[in-house]
Formats: sequence, C-alpha cells, structure tokens
Amino acid sequence: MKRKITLKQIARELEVSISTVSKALSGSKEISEDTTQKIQAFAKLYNYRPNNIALSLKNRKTKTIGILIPEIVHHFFSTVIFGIERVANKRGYNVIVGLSNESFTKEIINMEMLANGSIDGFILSISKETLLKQDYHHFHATINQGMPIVMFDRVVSEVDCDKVIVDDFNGAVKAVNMLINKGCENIALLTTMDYVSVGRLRTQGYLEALERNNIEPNSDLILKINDSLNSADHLEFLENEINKFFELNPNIDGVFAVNELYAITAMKVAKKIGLKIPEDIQVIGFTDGVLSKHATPTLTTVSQHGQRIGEQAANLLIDRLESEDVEPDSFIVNSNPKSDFIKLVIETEIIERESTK
Amino acid sequence: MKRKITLKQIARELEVSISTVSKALSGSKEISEDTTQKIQAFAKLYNYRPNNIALSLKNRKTKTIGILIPEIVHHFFSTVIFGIERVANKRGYNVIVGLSNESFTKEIINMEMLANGSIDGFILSISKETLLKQDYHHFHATINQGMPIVMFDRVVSEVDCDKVIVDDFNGAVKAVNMLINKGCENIALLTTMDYVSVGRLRTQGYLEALERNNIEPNSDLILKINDSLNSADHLEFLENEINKFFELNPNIDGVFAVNELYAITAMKVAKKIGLKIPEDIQVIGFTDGVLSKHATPTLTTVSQHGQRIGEQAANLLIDRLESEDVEPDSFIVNSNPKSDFIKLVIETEIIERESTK
DNA sequence: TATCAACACGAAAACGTTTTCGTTAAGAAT
DNA sequence: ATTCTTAACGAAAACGTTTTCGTGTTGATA
Repeated sequence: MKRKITLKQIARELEVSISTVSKALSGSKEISEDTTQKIQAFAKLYNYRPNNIALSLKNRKTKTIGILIPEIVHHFFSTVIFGIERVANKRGYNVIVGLSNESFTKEIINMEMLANGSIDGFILSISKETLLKQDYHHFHATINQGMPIVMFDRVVSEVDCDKVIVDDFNGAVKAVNMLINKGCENIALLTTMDYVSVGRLRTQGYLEALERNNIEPNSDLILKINDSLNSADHLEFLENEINKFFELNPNIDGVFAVNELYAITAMKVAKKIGLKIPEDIQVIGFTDGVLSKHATPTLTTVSQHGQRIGEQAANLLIDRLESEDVEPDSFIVNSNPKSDFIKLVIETEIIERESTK
Repeated sequence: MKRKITLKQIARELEVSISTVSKALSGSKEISEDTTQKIQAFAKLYNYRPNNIALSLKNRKTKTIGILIPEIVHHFFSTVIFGIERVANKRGYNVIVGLSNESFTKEIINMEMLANGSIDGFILSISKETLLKQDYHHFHATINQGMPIVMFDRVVSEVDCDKVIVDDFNGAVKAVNMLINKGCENIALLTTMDYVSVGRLRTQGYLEALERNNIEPNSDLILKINDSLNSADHLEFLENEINKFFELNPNIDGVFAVNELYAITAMKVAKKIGLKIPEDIQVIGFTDGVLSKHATPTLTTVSQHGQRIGEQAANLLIDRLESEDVEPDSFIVNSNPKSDFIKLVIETEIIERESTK
C-alpha cells in the first residue's frame, strides 16, 4: 500500500536536492555521472513516474482532449470515439468523454466541468436540444477563453471553429442516383424533422438527385417522422407510420432512409406486407452500422466512415493545440481571423449489399 | 481570447490578498460582508471558476475515474460506459476512457498513463490477450500503489478487488431451461474457445440445464468457434461453420448461442436452409443488443443489463474512494484484508421475442 | 491607561514538477 | 598570490488552490 514515490522522497533518501533529482532523471549534463547513475537506479527501483497532475499544472496543458457527444450507445458515435482515441493515443493524448444525452443543460454542465483546466480542447457533436434552441453561447464562451473546439457531424455555421462533417448532401445524391439507375421510379424518402442539419442535407440531396434525373418530386413519397420520442415504444410507432405510408403509396419501388433504423424498419414492414426485397422494392439507408450488415437481406448503405471522422477531428485539434505553442512568437496577429478555420468534408461511400439489385 | 481568470488576478485587481479572495468566495465568515460582496460580484462578473488541476494537485484526488475496456464499438461496453457515466456524473466525477483493443501491451500502457495521478481509480474489463497470458502483474501493481480497481464482466480470481459480474452461469441455465420447456429436444450450443471466463460459464450453464432435465449432453451438438480473427471475413467463416454444423446435425430444434452475433447468424443460416423460426428451430442468444431487437424474427435473448453493471461498478468504486478518506482515522488496520472486497452478481433476465414459441 | 478579545485580513506552506539563477569549491591562468 | 573558469549542485520561483497560523487594529474592560 505504498504511495507513489515523488522527487522529494528520492531527494531526501539520497541526500541531494530535488532539483538534482529532476535534472538527473532528465539526463541533464549539469549533474555528474556518478550521482546521475545513482539517482536513476534508485528511481527505476522504486518505479518512479512523474505525477501528471503536477506536470499539467506546471505546463498549463493537460495532454487530454474532451469528447462531448449526445449519446454513446450508438454505433456511429462509438466509431468516432474509436477514431479519436486512436490518434489521440498515438500522439500522446488521453480522452475524457462526456455525454449530453441530447440535453442542452447537460451539454453546458459538462463543458463547464471540463473547461476548468481538465482538458486542452474539445471535440464535440451538438445535442438536438441545443440545435432546437439555437443557443450557442457556451461554445462561444469556451472558444473565447482560448480553448479550441472541433465539431463533427452535427455542426453549426454560427460557431467559428474547425469542423469535420460528412458529405450528407452528396451521399444522399449518390444513394438516390443509384436507386434510379437500378430502375426505381417511385422513390420514397424516410426522414426526420429537419432541425438537425444532417437530416436536412440528406433530404436536399434526395431532391437534388430527383431533379438531376428530371423526376418530379412527389410530396406524398416523403415521410417525416417525429423522432423526439426515443423510448421503447418508438419502434412500434415507427412501424405503424411506415406501414400506413406504404399502404397509402403502393407504387413505391425504392426507399431512401436517412438512418439505419428507418431503413431496417422499412424492410421489415415491406416483407410483412409481402414485398420482395430487392425485386419489388429496393432500400438504401444512411449510416453503416451493425444492423445493416446483419439484416436479412443485408442492407445497402451510405457509409459515413465514423472512424475516419474521429481521426481527422483529433488530428485537427491536436495540430491546433501544438501550433498554439508557437503562436505567441509569431508576428502575424490575427491574420485571417475567421477563414483560418478548417472544414473537412469526409466523402461517403456506398456499400452495396442485398437490398439493392 | 482572454485566459481564464485566477485568484491571483482577482486579488491584484481588488487590492486584497489571495487568501482573502479564496475565503470570500467560499463564504468564510472570517471576511467582512463588504469585501465578500465585492469579491463575489467581481468573480461572478469575470465568471471565475477554480482550476480543476490545481485542486487535484492540492487535494491529491482528481474526481475522475478511468475506464479501461477492450473495445468501444460494441453495444455491451457502450451501455456499461453509459451506466458508469450516469452515476459518476451524478456523484461529481468525470470519466476518462482508454481502450486496450484486446491487447495486453496497450492495456499496460494505458494503465500506466492514467495511474500517474490522472485518475482516482479504475473500472475495467480484462483484455483477451491478458486472459490468455494470465499475466496480471499490472493490476497488482496499481492496486499496491493504493489505487482501487473495480473489474466487470471479464474478471479473474487472481486479483483481489471489487467485481461486478453477470450471472453467466444461471443466465445460461435459464435460457436452456426455457428451450427445454418449450419443447426442444436437441439443443445445440454455439460457443467460443473458453479462455474467456464468461464463455466457459455459459457453457457450464448449458450443461447444467441439460443435466437437471436428465438430458444426456451430446458433444456433437456443441460448436466451438474460433473467434480470434475479428476481421471482416470472420462473418463468412462463421456462416460456413454454422452451416456445416446444421447439416451435420439435422435434428437440432433449439439453439443457445453465447453471444448475439452467433445467434443472429444461426437464424440467418437456418432460414437459408429452409427452417422456420420458431416452428422448426428456436433460438436464444446471450447479450441483448441492437441486433436482437431488429432481427427478423426478433431474437429472444438473455439480457445482461450493461447499464446496471456500469452503475453498480461506479458506485462500488466511488464508495471505496470516499471511504478511504476516513480510513487513516480508523483503528481497524487491515481487518479482513481479503474478504473485504465485494463481488456483485447482476442477475440476467430473459427477454422473450419471436425466435421462441 | 494597560490588557484583552474580537474582527478582518495577510503570509506562507503545501500539493509535485521544471527551470532559472545563484553558490561553492577546485583547478587553471595570470 | 590573486583572479577566472568550470563543474556540480542547491535555492527558489512558478503553476492555482486551500488552509493554518499569525498580525494589526479596534473597541471594550479592568
């Protein structure tokens, strides 16, 4: 039950000063070979490791980055975290995660907890409630305090910071295009209420693809689903909605869904009412998660490359953190005050499986 | 771009001492009402928040707990993290996560990074490689340094610490019992190589249930699958294995799988070779994840309550952390040196869905 | 008028580092 | 014999807190 050993204890034990110990351990040539060897041996014996907290306080940087996401029990966010952790670890950083649970208040509380010295910068995706309220003062506040933020996936133009986003628009265009090329003539869109930007963009992509192919969009074929209730009975509600939708529009021969769950559920409903996939109806979903790979039939999806998003976001943040070290030296004060920020667009990729011909 | 304000700055600005500011902000009655008001107003105006790192250094505790898990892109672990984060947050703690990726070395590296002052205690699940090597020195080392560990799910009797485990054995017994009660006479077991304790326990539960019902176990009906390759082609391999297995044993009318993926794949293969679920063959899987809820037919599963596991683990750890504060005062030195540790067993629950009658 | 308590505040240590700037002694140079 | 390097080390500040222990002033008491 021995506590971790400190420089002071080594110093006392070896009857030298703390400074000597510190220098010896870092291999400074200010210290004679004899004492250096003695100190290093002693330190190794007692498995000395510098205390991170003390280092953080001294260096005014913690070498850890804060992740703030709406939920963690979610395949996409898990993969993003995985990507972040990968490069963070490789570059000597730790990650500390906070969950907003889609709540505005929890988002703020979490940011305040972490912003008080615990981390060097944020990687985050905005909660739904915040997007609804359109209140971004907490982001501005932390940025103003000199703490960089990188946003991913759910971003917002009102905040000036680095961003990594999925090319939702073109992803949707590609998907719907594929359905058209595979012979679909009446393509339905399963989407959400569009206060979340990604949903809106995917909807726009759907419309754009139709227009490029000179197909008149038919509002009957667009089903906007209220996703505010995220509970267990949501699933039943969803099935009913889609069921009604399919019965009202028997001519549908293609479905583009803005997320995996909607796509899977559409397939389930379609099978239930006797439609064959992909013969009678083809389905493509956004987001390539576990469900898509294991559904029957397996689902053709638009992959967002969550891991790559995480990796890029982490690189962006760390690059900025480590360039800041030099900034005070530089003469360029506020050159390009805004356009300085990078917006990375990660291309989507269509993964063809059995739900399309 | 103003940095966060500190006590020192407030003190200088208001021409008082740092101690006065500190006391005023904590509402000490040592300070006159006048100055207290003035200082608090100023602090509020500049949005003063004490620096967490400095507090950590002073108090020798960080109020953050380290989570170390084999992988994060995994429904079960996500739910556990969710549970941990929930109670951690409620009790004023942050969580910092490390991933071992099932690697012994990464597990050690991560532990060393975090153990040097960054966290107050660990919640972890052991990596497969560590379980294979049976080398637990790093756990012993951190515990010896006075840092408590709570293990969950993948635990090991060689390490003395608090543990939270799933009742794998009884969960399996319950599942197989249910299959028997629902009329299955030839129940197959789909399991892994058994160096991971949970797999072994589930296998034992399967055997126990058979014995209790006076059914002679048939080794032909047990398929041990090599899960060392976790890559993309693993899925195809899995399907082939199960396919061969089913063709060799056409009498199988029930399947108990030790994880969700095996169960889902078994259903897929069964359907492919023309078996009706649950009429011809009933299936139960361990682990209640997303796949189970959305498969067709939906899968009856043994739920492990990942969230509850996380919550209990977090409570256990925090309880221990906060009781340690008092320990030095207590006269009971090393009373019950070993049996002091708690082993919580979380009961499983069978969630009946369409894959059983 | 000398003593005393109460009040209001400041100085300093401590947490564990790193780093700058002395300081001492020995030997070389003048 | 005096000055000057150089080698080898120590003292102290700094990061931002909290807390213990003074200390000076005031008004009341003896």
